Amino acid sequence: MRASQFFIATLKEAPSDAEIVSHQLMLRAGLIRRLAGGIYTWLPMGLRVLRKVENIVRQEMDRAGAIELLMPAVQPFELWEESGRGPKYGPELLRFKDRHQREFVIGPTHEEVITDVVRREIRSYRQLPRHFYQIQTKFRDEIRPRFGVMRGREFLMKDGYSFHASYADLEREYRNMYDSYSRIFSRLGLKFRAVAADTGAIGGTGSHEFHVLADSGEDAIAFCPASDYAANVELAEAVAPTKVGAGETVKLAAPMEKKATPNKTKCEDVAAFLGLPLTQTVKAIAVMAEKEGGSEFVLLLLRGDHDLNEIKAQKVVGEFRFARDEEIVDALGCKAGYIGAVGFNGRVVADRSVAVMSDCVCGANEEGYHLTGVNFGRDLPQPETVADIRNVVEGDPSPDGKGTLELCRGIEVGHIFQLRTKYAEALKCTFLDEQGKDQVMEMGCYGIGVSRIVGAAIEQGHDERGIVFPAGIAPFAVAIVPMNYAKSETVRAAAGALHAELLAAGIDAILDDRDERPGSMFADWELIGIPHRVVVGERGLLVGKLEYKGRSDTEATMVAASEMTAFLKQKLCDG
RNA sequence: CGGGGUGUGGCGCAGCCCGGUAGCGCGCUUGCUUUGGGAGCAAGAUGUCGAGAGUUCGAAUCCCUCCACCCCGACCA
Repeated sequence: MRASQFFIATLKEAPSDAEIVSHQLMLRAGLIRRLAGGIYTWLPMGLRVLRKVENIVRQEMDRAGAIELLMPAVQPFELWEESGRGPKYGPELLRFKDRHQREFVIGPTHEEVITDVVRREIRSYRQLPRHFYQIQTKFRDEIRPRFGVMRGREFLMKDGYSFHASYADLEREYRNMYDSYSRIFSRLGLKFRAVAADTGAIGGTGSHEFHVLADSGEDAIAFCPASDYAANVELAEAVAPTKVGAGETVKLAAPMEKKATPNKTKCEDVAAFLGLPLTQTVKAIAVMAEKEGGSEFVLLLLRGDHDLNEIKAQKVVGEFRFARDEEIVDALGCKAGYIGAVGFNGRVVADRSVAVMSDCVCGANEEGYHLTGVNFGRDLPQPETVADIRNVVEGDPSPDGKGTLELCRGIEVGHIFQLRTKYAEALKCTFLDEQGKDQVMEMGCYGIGVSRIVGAAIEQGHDERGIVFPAGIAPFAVAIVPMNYAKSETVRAAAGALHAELLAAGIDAILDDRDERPGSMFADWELIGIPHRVVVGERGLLVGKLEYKGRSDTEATMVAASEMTAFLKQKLCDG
């Protein structure tokens, strides 16, 4: 490829609406352009990257025994009614009507469609197991698309679905996918981690997420350095404290007292104001839980230094939303910031760590006042429900009993589920077993966010000059940068010869024949993140040499022109 | 959807408080020079100031409505 025939659309300054590095760099390097919120055009340079990711994913899926097919993006809504997922998916599902007033959706995922295919095509245990996958554009009408391609509404995804005659066989395939995914992310050159995950809206039982480790990641991961335990914080269990007070709160059974705490609404402020440790405060979070025929006001109690885990809480109290100010005043006679469970006679759910506290500090249900020396069983009844409803924090004991947890951040790029019979049952996807008996198929599903990987790779690989792509997914492997291309015939000839030689050797090289100034050519290729650069200049050619520099190298090295192809081949193998 | 913010040539911004000829840098076009780290000189082109309504002799600037986008929260690959 010659630069003059390609399309290079680099920008000196990043558009101001891009927040995180990967988004800014993708815009600046001319990989993508925004069309509408969360919807992007992949410019030729970006498309090359996307295709390289896609091909690695495809190769490994094929190698793992999955079979590629392509399903429609547009799906009849009836299928979603049949699976029962239509209402649950909600407004994220983009729905529309065709000219005959028939309802359709643009597929956010394809469990329904694939199950429909399989239920029509597969009848016998002899045809199982089967694993189908596709690499296709999805649409999810995200509430808040952001971070460019990392959370777009339209995005490219690899989604695979496996069908089995038995759970044991599903487990086998699940492990197979776990290994394949690990291989894929290794080949992509990413630092990643597989973590146990919540199953979310897709449903099912076993589930692992694959996260690219990056500080800008939207997910928090808890892991134990002393064991192989790793889980999404959404799921990671905060184990019940074994000792009363967990070594931090001392049992004093002090009398309950009301203290004026003007304008101190946050636990941090109250603790500092009263000169007490934050771990002695209890925060009360008011929620409205869905109940038949209306909603119920519920107080969730957490230790002051802990955060609510809404997913865990949802499993205890059911679907809920945060209570509005007027609802709080209605139930407790006081506005948020000074509320507490003392004197409240509705439903109270306490976190496990709260249940073992004594002499707590909590809101007095009176504006400007908090209570100290509050004790369960004396000042208020023991909480009706004690459960794990908080996020784990650094230093919590690992749920596997081997050491303590640490936290890091990640970008979810893959997710594997054991769906079991959830969809197969709803859509009556059955087969005849060896006894000729009708059985519901066991199902697994496996997703990879192909377009998101591009963003994640850049989050992980960049410096002050631009993108540092892993060798496997860079748009070009080598950039040939000639000096004074327009005027120097020797340079032109040498650069052309090297270009031809590299192409013949199967190396994806681009020749920068734009006759730009050297500085802007260097800047462009560094911004775009090409791993290898060869400068062809008259000075070097006089002694038969070319200059090589890797994207992360600090110094360039001179290589004999005749050796350059072999030299690069070696570099590409190492990379 | 709740809270916060921003919309001015392709990109980055100033101008807005205090109404009076729409500006700067980069980029773009042409010419000459230059050619190993985003060149220099000269000459140019490019704007419904997000949209609509209003106040006013006069609106980018003040008022109202709407739209788009960004950030923080609940969703997910």
